[in-house]
Amino acid sequence: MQSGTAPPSLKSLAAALGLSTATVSRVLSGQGERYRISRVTRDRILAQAHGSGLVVDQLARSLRLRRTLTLGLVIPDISNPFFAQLARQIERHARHRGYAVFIADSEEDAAVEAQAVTLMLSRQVDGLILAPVGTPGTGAALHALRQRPCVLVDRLLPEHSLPAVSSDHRQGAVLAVRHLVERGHRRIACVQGSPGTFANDERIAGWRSGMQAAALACPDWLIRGSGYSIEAGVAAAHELLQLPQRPSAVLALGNLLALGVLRAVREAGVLIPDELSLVAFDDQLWATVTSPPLTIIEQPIEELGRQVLELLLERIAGPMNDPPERRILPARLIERGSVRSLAPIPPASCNPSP
Amino acid sequence: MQSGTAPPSLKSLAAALGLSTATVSRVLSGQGERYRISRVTRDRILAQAHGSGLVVDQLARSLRLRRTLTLGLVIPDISNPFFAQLARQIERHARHRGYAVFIADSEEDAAVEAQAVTLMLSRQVDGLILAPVGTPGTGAALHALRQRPCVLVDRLLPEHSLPAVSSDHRQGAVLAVRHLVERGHRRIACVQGSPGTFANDERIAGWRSGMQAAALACPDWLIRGSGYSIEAGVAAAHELLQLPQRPSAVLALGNLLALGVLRAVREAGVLIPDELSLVAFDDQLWATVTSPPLTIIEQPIEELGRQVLELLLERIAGPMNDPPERRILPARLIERGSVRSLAPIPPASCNPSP
DNA sequence: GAGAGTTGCACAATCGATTGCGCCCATCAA
DNA sequence: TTGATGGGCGCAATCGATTGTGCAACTCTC
Repeated sequence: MQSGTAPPSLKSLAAALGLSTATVSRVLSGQGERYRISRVTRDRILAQAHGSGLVVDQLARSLRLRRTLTLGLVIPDISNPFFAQLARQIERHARHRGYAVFIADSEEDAAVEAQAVTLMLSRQVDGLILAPVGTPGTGAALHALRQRPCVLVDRLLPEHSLPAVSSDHRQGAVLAVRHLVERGHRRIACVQGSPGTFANDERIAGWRSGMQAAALACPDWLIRGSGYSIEAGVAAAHELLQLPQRPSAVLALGNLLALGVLRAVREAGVLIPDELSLVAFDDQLWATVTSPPLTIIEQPIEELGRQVLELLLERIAGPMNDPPERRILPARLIERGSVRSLAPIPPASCNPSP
Repeated sequence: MQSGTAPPSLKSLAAALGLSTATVSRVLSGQGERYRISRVTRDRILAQAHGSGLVVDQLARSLRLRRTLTLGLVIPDISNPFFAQLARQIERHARHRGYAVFIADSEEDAAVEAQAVTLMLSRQVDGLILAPVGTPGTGAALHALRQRPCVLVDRLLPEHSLPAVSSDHRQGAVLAVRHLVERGHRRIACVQGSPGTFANDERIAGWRSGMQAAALACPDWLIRGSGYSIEAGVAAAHELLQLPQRPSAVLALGNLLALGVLRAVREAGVLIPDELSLVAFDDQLWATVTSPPLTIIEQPIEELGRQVLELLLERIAGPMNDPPERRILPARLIERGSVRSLAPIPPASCNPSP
């Protein structure tokens, strides 16, 4: 409190008390008992520490301990609600465990991603959570791979064997297609994000799988779009609307794509769900106030965040040579108003919990 | 490259080259010329550094230099699109300047905020950007204030004289009210966020000011709501809809509140804009796909992010005793479809650029 | 009252990079 | 040969905290 101009440090506190930094350090780190520091001394130190508002320099501490209590999180787009919510969960859990989190936005650019990872590694983060840029074969993860614990989230990299957590993109798409098929839809189109991306390709695979399970054809011309942006969604939807054999339903593989589809549909004067049904990935706050409210595939974001952090901390604590664990969490269909029934609904269950 | 198990460090590189760490350090930090290191040696060092993928330990560097090239950002809710976009801008600009950014979510809780700030200060961030929790009189900023450069964004703290950047909340509200008044609305209600919060109160003040400029009464019962959540928006809107003298227009002071209003209105079977007009703060991607598309007050998020970072870096570079600068950026009204004209529009301009 | 055991704390090396100071060697003039 | 000059680089202290080791002083015990 009265330290005045001197920055409060462990050293200054020791001097003020006529003790050595060693003793102060041991008491402040809770090792007082182990080192048999007398209760009197302990109390004096703790009192002075609280009184002076001492905050020990984690920099020096980290240097010595080779442990920073700091994590890195690199995601492709913070302003994408899915990643924003994910980041929120991860940061929250990390904070509760005493970790601070560097967050960086890779802008879906491999070079930026590599730069961000390097920036974090140079600051000696204890571990890294990566939602890698879509384009495969990027080298960013390679550095992280060998140097620090690293866990992937949402998007896996097939070429690297890293621990990862994601939702079951494929099953989510299957769910959506089944829902549509059960309501009589036969020509179901896809508005995709970035082809080559794990999540996207898995969802496409799920779509195919769902279509084939219903003995429906799934020609490539039913798949449109490239990139997770509203504009891309608009363009893809316009293409689909102009097909001679217009699909009766669209599956949008991302929330921004869904917005694009909605915009295109409005521009074309097409009514949802009367003339076109829509199911979209990712639940969003606004999905209940569009007209109509959107039927969506919801990813368990909170659980994703919790588990990816847990997995990372395990890797940090334990030996690195464990086989990389992959956790796939189930997605869920939430029915609202954007799907029209073209036929009586068969008795099959439409949303089994796996 | 061949360092094998030894972590690549400045020291190991020096050993491999038969040089001292001093020389290597000077070359790698670009001081080779100043210290007259021969070109041959310089090239050897740089070649080896690139070859081995050396990343110098910023921890040790920061300890010595008393400078971490690290910033802290604390916002009330990362998943709120406004803050997510703001964080994105700030992080992007910081990265371009070589800074890494800790981001924390204070959950609109003063205790969490204080914890997050302490976590960052202990890690010796060079500076802090704070969108402080609404409740006034919290002490979090007090610590930061005296210890490190700190700049506020979006929400100012009247009781502390800290540099700050925000949009002109008051003028934004005036803009909205004027727009509504010009279209014949006389009873214009407010769905507010957290009373006592700077942004909220400024917007309320703007609403009053706009109403009074049009010689309209602004009784307190036209102001509803507490808290920036969808649920709060729903509740406030329901209250307004049940008033004996129902307002003809609502001004929602936040994007989540707007969603709440939309939901409540839908539940009540009220049509926008036919039976109720709506203007909301913050532009959002989904604001164009609601029915109807929302007329909104847009804050210059990109510019906010750019300027707050710039201001912080100025404080870091320069002396701290400059008078705290405040930059207020103009807001803008974007007309879409959620306002009904009750009267012929007078010739007055409705969206002057200040 | 001397040796054994215990209590309570300090010394100093260490983490990895930075930097003021100064040493060594080569060259050149006298 | 000697002294002066300057180029090229190393020594060692430093940033602030951690921790193995060791050393006083104090308490027991016979």
